[in-house]
Amino acid sequence: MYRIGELAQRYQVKTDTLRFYDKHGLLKPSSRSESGYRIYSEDDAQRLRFILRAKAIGFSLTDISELLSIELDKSNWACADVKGVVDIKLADLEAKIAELNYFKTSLQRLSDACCGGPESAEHCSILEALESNSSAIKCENQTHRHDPSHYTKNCQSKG
Amino acid sequence: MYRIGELAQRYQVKTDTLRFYDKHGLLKPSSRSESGYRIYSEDDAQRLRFILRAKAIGFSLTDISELLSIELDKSNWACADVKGVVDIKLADLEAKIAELNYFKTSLQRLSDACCGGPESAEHCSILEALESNSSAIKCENQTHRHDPSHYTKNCQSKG
DNA sequence: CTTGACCTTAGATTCAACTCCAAGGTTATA
DNA sequence: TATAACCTTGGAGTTGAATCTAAGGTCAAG
Ligand SMILES: [Zn+2]
Ligand SMILES: [Zn+2]
Ligand SMILES: [Zn+2]
Ligand SMILES: [Zn+2]
Repeated sequence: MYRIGELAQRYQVKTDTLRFYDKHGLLKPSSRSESGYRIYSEDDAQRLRFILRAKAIGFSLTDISELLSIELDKSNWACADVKGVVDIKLADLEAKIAELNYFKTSLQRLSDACCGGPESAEHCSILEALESNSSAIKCENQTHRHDPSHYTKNCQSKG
Repeated sequence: MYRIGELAQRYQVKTDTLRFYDKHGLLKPSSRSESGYRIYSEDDAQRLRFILRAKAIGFSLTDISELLSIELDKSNWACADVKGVVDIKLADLEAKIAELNYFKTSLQRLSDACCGGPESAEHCSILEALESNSSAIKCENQTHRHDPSHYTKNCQSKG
């Protein structure tokens, strides 16, 4: 039996977080002391471990609520239900990663075209790319010539 | 010269969004009509295009403010400043992608171990992984045997 | 009997980037 | 002149996951 502060310290979370989980139904302490203090049992601690593990894997608290409700009543759920939660998450994640990779490629192209030196940004290829409609990026060493050691290899090859 | 609705329609944004950009200093219309309507010039439209392009590449509005203030006063900034903004974003993005890939791997391992069938979740390997402390995932076809066509190749190989 | 560490609650705040609302003013058309 | 389609403003709401605050109750030690 733990009080909130003990459980928090044991699992490296804030007491605020445990109160938040209580309020939102993820983890209600199984009892209260006479004076109203939350008292967490070993089962509660196990449930907290479940929550923290699921969080570490990338589930949202909403997902975790769903998993916990299945967990509490396993025999009335099928593998399909559980795997469904995971697979939806996986698909979201893949979409998110694809989007970020797209951003990354775009930014990488911008970065490669800029010398990054102390020269005036008047002809900076990054700003020019953002000003213009075209998706082509002009390498700076055409418009804005200086020590080629500044440029990354990607861009040097064109100059 | 465009009124807010025209500009919004031309660039497929909501009028609310343009008002938001005005309020937050990203895009202030260069004039107002007598009755107080926002009037956007061609330069304003160009600035909006800059904002939208930067957004599409993955910059936050805060980043964009910074880029715009450089853009407005290019000669007093260096390529290093501009490239700095891009490279910081790139580093953030890489960290984020790495984190999401870690989540993805974890979820993929969970998903692979579960049959996803209509069988009771009582011995579902996903739930078991979340209950247990170990990071190892037991494939279901050891505890919970049924039509092996359910399993993915990753998991079948162990059964 | 008081200090200090702990606990309680409801409710406000944070971040981003909008999005929506109410209540009212303007303008073009029928 | 009325109707609809615009526009204005300030301010509230959204999502997620906390984090923080204020005002107060509890408990063990000295
Ligand atoms: Zn340069
Ligand atoms: Zn540059
Ligand atoms: Zn199964
Ligand atoms: Zn399963």
